[in-house]
Amino acid sequence: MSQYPPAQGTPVPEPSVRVLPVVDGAQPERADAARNRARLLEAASRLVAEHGAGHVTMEAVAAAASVGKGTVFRRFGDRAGLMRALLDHAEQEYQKAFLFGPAPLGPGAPAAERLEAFGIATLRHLETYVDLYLASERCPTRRYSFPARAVQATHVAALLRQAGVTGDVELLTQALLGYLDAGLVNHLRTVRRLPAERVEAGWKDLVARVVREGH
Amino acid sequence: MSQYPPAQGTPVPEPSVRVLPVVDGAQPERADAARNRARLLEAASRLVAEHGAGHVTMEAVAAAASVGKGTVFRRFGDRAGLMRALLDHAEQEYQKAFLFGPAPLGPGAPAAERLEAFGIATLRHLETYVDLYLASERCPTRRYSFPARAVQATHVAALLRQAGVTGDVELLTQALLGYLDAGLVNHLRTVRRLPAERVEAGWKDLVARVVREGH
DNA sequence: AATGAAAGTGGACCAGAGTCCGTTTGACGT
DNA sequence: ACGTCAAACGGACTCTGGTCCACTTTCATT
Repeated sequence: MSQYPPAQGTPVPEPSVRVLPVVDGAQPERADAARNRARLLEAASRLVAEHGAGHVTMEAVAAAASVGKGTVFRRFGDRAGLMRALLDHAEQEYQKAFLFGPAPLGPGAPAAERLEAFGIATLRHLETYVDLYLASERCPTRRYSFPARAVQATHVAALLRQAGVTGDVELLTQALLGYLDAGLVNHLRTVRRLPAERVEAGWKDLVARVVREGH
Repeated sequence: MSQYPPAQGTPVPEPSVRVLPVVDGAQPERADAARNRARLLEAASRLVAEHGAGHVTMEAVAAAASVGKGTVFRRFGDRAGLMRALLDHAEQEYQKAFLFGPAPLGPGAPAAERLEAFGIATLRHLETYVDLYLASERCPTRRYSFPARAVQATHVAALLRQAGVTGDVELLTQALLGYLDAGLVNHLRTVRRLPAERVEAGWKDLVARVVREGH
């Protein structure tokens, strides 16, 4: 078994260059810090691939990286932070795709179509990374305040407005994103055994209903 | 401070007589077991009222009830189970209201109106019990498989069908329930500081869009 | 009332997340 | 090269959820 994100080229995400917000006015990391971050991400990624995100302990990651446990927490804050760091690279690709990629996902297509495509892309992205998302959501309430979620929300809200939707766009956005929640999708796919196509069709239907004209 | 569920009459929920499913073919509890369950619920309820659901440890509950820690887990399975038990009484009232209560929440009103009322009732119910719901959702994936959720889902699906909605009613149900998720509502109300009226209006809007005719 | 087995009990125990703090190290000015 | 010190380190420690199991209690039966 290899790295977790099944990508080949770049083995491990860097200190992160976010697609949208984040003004990192921080000075560069010290050499040992950078080295340990890399080691940790590599080790974590390998362990997650081997045992699944849910069965990897922080201690194990530290040991596999030949680093003290304290260092793991210093670098990533907490378990969820480490998991998010593992997602970072894939998430940036995903964000790039819907922000700047080719239509209909990226700019160029009518808003309603982009919205459809956005959901499908998200569902497929989740298909690969659900367990990582679930593991990165341990925090009960902060699930909704992450940068990644903010990017999604901004995007969906913009598309809704472009599509001429009137009403409380912000709340409609939350409703739509609710359907793309990792926990829900996981439940539908894993517990309820719904085929991916059906869940995707469900998204298209939902979007159609929300966007439909006659405000 | 008094009991957690701000009700007056019945101080503490009983072994539970579920409104909907659950075929409890179990024999009655032994006397000591029943006594300890009552003690535990009383203690838990008091501690939650004092410190908030998030700051109550299982050990503390056991101690406050003068009972061994093992007993707490034997009675309620885990932390989430205990929290659910605390919710039991209020949840049954809430279920009774939308299943059998007066219109427009209960039977009698047109389905679309009932659906609106259902959301409002749920949001108000959450208003009082969010922290308990959040605490009872620790389990990452099982959030969607609880009896209470199943009752809600069945109800919403039935109303959608009655309202003449065509399409994948099951998935639309999940989408609608997503808007009523404790975590989301908590975020909207607490972090984003949206007034309850706005969140309620958002529900009405969402329902209108989903139910709107011309399938 | 005695009895035996099923149900229940409680606290020692374990595992894993997260904190603390004394020690080490690397970047930088001299 | 060397001194300085903020940053980084690592592992012992704490805290809490959850398990285990030797012992006790209940209660149906006799």
